[in-house]
Amino acid sequence: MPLAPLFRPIDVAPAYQKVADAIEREIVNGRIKPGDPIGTEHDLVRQFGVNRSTIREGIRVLEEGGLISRDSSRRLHACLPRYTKLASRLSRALVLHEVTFRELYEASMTLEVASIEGAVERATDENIAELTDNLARSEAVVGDPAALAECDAEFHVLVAKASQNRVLQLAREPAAQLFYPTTEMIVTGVAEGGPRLVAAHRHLIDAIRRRDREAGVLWTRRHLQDWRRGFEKIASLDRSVEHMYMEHAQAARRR
Amino acid sequence: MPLAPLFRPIDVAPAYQKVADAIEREIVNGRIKPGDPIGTEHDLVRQFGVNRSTIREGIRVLEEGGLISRDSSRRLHACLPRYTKLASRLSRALVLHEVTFRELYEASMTLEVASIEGAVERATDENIAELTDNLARSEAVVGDPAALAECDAEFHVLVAKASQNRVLQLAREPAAQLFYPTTEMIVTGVAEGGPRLVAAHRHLIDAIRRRDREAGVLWTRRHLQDWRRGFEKIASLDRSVEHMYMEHAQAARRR
DNA sequence: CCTGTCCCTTTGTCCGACAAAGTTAGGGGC
DNA sequence: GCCCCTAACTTTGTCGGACAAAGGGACAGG
Repeated sequence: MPLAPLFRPIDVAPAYQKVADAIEREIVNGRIKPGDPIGTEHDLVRQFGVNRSTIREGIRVLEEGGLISRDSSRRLHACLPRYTKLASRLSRALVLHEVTFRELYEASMTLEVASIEGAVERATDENIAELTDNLARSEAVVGDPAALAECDAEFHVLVAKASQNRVLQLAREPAAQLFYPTTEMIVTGVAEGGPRLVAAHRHLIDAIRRRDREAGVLWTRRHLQDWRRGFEKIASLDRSVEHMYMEHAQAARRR
Repeated sequence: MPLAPLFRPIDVAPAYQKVADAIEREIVNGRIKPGDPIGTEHDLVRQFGVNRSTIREGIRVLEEGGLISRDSSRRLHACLPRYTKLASRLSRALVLHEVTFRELYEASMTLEVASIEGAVERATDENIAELTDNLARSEAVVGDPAALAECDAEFHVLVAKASQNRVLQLAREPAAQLFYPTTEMIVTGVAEGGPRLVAAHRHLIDAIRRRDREAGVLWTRRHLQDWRRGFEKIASLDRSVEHMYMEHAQAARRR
């Protein structure tokens, strides 16, 4: 028979962790608002009564977590965690877990269809203007796989943004980041890939403008199926996401 | 006319960042596999030729990113980033961006429906056994809102796991973490909430077992609509996610 | 075989220091 | 009076060394 729990586990955390937690609490509680200065390391040394090295370790934790950052003059301030930075970490996790392209494809089918549905319903004129601008730029670089892949990635970010649903925006991001490098490979390897991609985007913008949900869903499906067919010409869907994509994500994160 | 690019931009990053990047590269390249030891801080001091304080700052970065961790004896080793830890970061970001429950609801509707579709198609006997076990435990605590909310969260994690799609599993996690605390509030505030929740789970397991996609989707929708109706009895869907949920996520992260 | 002890390693923390880069204040030129 | 330039001052990034506490391992004794 197990003993009755007489003692709670005591909280034994290193000082740098406690520093990080204390600052994090103030930020998530809203007492420190995004943009507010945190103070210099020396200030924190005085406030917490620990050594500067300890403070600095705590700062690294918060920095990596995206809760604080340093401005141009390297002063600390609280900030709103950027989705893309966090998403790139998730992408990295997906790579390390060796997810397959089939999983990626299936999940993206769901997420992108949901995005377009939201966009069709709620896109603003400004959203549509951004998408139209993106389309124009895509048409200009239809012969340049790398640039076109970048435009494609941006297009789908803009569609998600137009859905006005930030949860969805965030949920699709990790998968989208893994998608992006393959798009370049596909457009390079499949001659008709570029024009088909741009045509799909044109239909999608049209669907959003006309608030035509059916058309939006249809063209999103086609767009993704095109990607899949292109992909199958150069690799197998059941292959795991290679480390090469990691490099992409890393480079993007540092930009 | 711009000059021909004679020089590459030089990489000016703090040493601790370079240390972190170097180790990260080795891990994502697979030269260091999950579980492999990284070596002691002193080893790294020797290898990188920088001060231990610098090494330690780099280690904090990697630790926070989930790429390395310390075992029971505090020795460093590479590890597979845990979805839930990263997802809690995203949840926190969503809170700080003040997303509304409407966004949460809409995104979850998409993600949970996709999960059940995958589960209906591909759940293994083991998945079903886990779900059945969860159901039994839920029935035992139907009168305890906190315990029931925890079971509910686990149930949906198990459904996502049964979908055999890790991308989906990860995509739904941030939203699900924000869902969880509200479930407790709803079950507390709405008398018939608990039994309805358990009944829905029973139907979902049944649908998975019979490979009945329609039923699975139907009951997932009902389940979420129940949540929504319950939620509207205690708050407005357009309210932003409050900081209170943050505390939940924080506590969960530290567990 | 279990246990207590000693020793070595490793981590967490601290102190003090210095160069480089950014900031601020004051002085000189117009 | 206003603007530019330079000289302090501040802050960050890094370094060297130091020490207590906790873990792990070897080893003797029950």
